[in-house]
Amino acid sequence: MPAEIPKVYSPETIEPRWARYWVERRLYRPSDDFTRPRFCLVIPPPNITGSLHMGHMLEHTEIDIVVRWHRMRGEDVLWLPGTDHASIATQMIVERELGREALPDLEGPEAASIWQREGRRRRLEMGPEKFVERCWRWKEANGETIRRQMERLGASVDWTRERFTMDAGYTRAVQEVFVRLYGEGLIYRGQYIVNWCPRCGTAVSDLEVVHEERPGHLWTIRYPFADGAGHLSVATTRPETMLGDTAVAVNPRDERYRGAIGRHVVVPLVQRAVPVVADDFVDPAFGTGAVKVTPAHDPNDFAMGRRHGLASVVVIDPAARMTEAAGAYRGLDRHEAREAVLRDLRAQGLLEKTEDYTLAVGTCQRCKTVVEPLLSTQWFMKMQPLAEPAIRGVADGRIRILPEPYRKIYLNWMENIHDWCISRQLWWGHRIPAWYCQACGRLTVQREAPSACPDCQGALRQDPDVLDTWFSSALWPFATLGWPEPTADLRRFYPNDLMIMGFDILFFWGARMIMMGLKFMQDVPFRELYIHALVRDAERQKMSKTKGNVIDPLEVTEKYGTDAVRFALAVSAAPGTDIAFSVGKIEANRAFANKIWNAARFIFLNLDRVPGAWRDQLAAGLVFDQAEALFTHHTEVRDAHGRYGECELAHRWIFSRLSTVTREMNEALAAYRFHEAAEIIYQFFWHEFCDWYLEWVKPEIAKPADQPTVPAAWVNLLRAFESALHLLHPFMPFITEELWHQLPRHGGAQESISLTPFGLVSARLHDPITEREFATIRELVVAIRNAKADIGLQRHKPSVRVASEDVRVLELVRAHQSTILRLAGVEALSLTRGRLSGEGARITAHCDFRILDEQAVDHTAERARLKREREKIEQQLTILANKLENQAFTSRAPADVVESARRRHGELIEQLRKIDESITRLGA
RNA sequence: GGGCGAUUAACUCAGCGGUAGAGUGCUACCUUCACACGGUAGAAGUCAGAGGUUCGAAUCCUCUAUCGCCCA
Repeated sequence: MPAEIPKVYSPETIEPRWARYWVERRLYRPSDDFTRPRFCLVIPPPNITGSLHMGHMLEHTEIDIVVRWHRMRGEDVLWLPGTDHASIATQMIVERELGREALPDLEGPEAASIWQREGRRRRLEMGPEKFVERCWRWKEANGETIRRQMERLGASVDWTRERFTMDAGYTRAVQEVFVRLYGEGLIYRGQYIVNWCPRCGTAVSDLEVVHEERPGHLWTIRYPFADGAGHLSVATTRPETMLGDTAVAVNPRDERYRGAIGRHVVVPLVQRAVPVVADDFVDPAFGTGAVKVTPAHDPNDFAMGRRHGLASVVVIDPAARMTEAAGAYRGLDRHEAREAVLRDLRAQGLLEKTEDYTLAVGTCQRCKTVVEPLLSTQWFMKMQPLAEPAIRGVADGRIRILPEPYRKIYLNWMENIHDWCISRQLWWGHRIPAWYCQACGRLTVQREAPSACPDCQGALRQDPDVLDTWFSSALWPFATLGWPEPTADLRRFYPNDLMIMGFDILFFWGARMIMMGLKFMQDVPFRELYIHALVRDAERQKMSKTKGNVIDPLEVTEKYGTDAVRFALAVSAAPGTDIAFSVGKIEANRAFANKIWNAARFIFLNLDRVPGAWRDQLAAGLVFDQAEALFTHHTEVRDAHGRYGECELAHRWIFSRLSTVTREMNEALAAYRFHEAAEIIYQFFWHEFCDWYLEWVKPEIAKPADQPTVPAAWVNLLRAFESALHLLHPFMPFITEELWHQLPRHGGAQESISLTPFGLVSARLHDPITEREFATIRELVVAIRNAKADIGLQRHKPSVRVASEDVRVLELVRAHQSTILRLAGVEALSLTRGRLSGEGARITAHCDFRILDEQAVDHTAERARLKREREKIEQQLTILANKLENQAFTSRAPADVVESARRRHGELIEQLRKIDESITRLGA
């Protein structure tokens, strides 16, 4: 068996096995015991459009850490998985697929957009029914991919409760919400300016428009007065919309135009006489101070049009082509129309000025096309009445948004909210439950499709549009639990305890979930909302396929192991800071996994050599099924004779440290300081457990088995190791599961480490005296190694004289003599009461020592070394002395701070004295 | 235009009133029987700049510079 443990950890042989095991055994289904404390969290449902990227992996890693941690603390945990139908994105992808099928041989950079166009044509050809069927097929295939990926990443979700935003029950919830909100007047239909994406062929919400600064022009155009006396110059960035102008506006306080108000000007090219109106909205400093007003193609102009009762002339159609109303320009694309308009204005001498101008254009988040503000009839949701409770919920702390800065951002957005356009001119999604009578035009909104018009029995036609995907996502925390049915799950798991999501969807989703939760469940959807970081590349650039800097989670997971990637993410995940991620970081953490593996390898190799009887005894003491099995007293780590083992100090120390580490990790995780928790266990495992504890107790472990009962050292070692595995488990579930199963144990134990307690070591084992004693020895060992390296004796084993005025220190050193010899690489120790000074004498906080190897001492080098050290000490001493001489400091600073400064000062004086003595001895 | 944040070792970042930290990288030595994905030791920082508060500032405040992000 020992020979079978490979020297290098190979995650690929281990991880897929446990991933399957966890799913097949349904380990992460909460129990039906309502009395147990529960912890519930729903997944931010990934889109069915793609596969999981690094951002998902970070999100799932953070959630899984929290969830495993809670589970190991004895709570009944539900992490509910699922996916989102992503209406617009899925429709585009399926269209592209259709195009690809039609034109399979296409290649090159243009291919995608040609496929898109062709796919769209084919969609219109096949009709909604068949197209939606195709989308379902896509969902089945891709949902499965996402599921497999999550399984591979070790996400401890309850697959039996998996949901999809378009499954039957969920769709019912969506209809219910729509009908109720409509009934309350919170959903309305009307004609307003919306953001229209000509390429996607649908309205989109304000949030889906990305503002971009682009270089453009500001054109000044002359509008002649209708009475023939002169002209008004107006500035615009969009001359083509002038064809739809129905007014020119100026600021009422603008002296320059006072006389113009109420007169009429003629819109060039279309020769329409329009009034000059006065409106506060106009900024006198912009352009000429006079602006054209196009109510049908600009949101601000639309508002102005309402204020002044202006007509709306639609000159651009949904395909971004000029309409009949554009006269001679009809049929032109909006960009072509601009050129034509400018050309004609120039020809007529009406183009006064062309300036370079940077303008903010709205682009479609999905396809980057410039969005067209378009007058259109759509469905909207009234937001203010819903936002108010959602603001209160966060302001009064019923929901905590973390890290803190995001709370402010949320409140700021909520306070400036505007109505939400919820209808989309798409086919894939939740059909709006509204019917129009083809005879009398009556609108019916209800849950079930009506058979005929309630008024006139006329034939009905359902609204062809679907709802914005985020409308349904907003219901996720309760619709996934069975709402509107009063299910047991809903009673038990709402409100959720936590939501973890990225900042990019805080408004899209987080804010709306809070509004809907409060509206329909009369309670917040979750108690805490933690916003995680963005995963960037090593140069802090956003990862994107076009830049080619993406790290594919599946690829690195296969290559380095899930645990390594998870740990690399966790240790980088400081709240509020984006992560500069790199393969290098993953490699570093693969090394950590390998370190854990090899620590285990050492233990198991030696364990294999002990008598079977010992192993049985160990197994009996190593089953921790219940929280009561915690180590609470040092007596538990003694052997049958009440001894701790020869390395008592090390054993006591490691348990003391474990108790502290457990506490610190709990504190860090409670505050979502993943990086800190990861850092703590990393430092502990590598630099305390491996570097010091294992090294210290090695001889005890390797000792021949000459007694019938297992020595305490073995019990301690395995308990300490197992405790460390438990603490590591939420971060590295795979390797810990594997090693935990290899520990000696009797049958009937738990199925998985993930179902055992997180901390096995009680806080009562914290032992400051032991830690101080251990530190004294460790300092001496390090100082001796240091001195050896300093004088080039790394490869030798010199003798060392140790001196102290403190008998207890000498006793401590004597008691651990053999350990010091071994760890410091020393032949022999001699102990003296008192102090050492002169040539080669060195100082630690608690004792002096000297390497007894006369030939090795190079006097010149030694003098140089001493002088360097003297300088360092003197520097510190000066700072400290100044401080202590300062009356203000000694009187105002806290007593313990002053005290420690005094102590430190004394130590430094003493060290300086010794160094000076040594230098004197060496001669000038 | 409004708001928010960042600037700490060569790189990536922690720390956020009391003696400057980690990982990676770098240097030297070491294949010692868990691990070279390793061990031991080392070098490396006017904590962006200028003021201020304080006994004491990387940490709190103000301004400046540079770089981000969000909203309009």
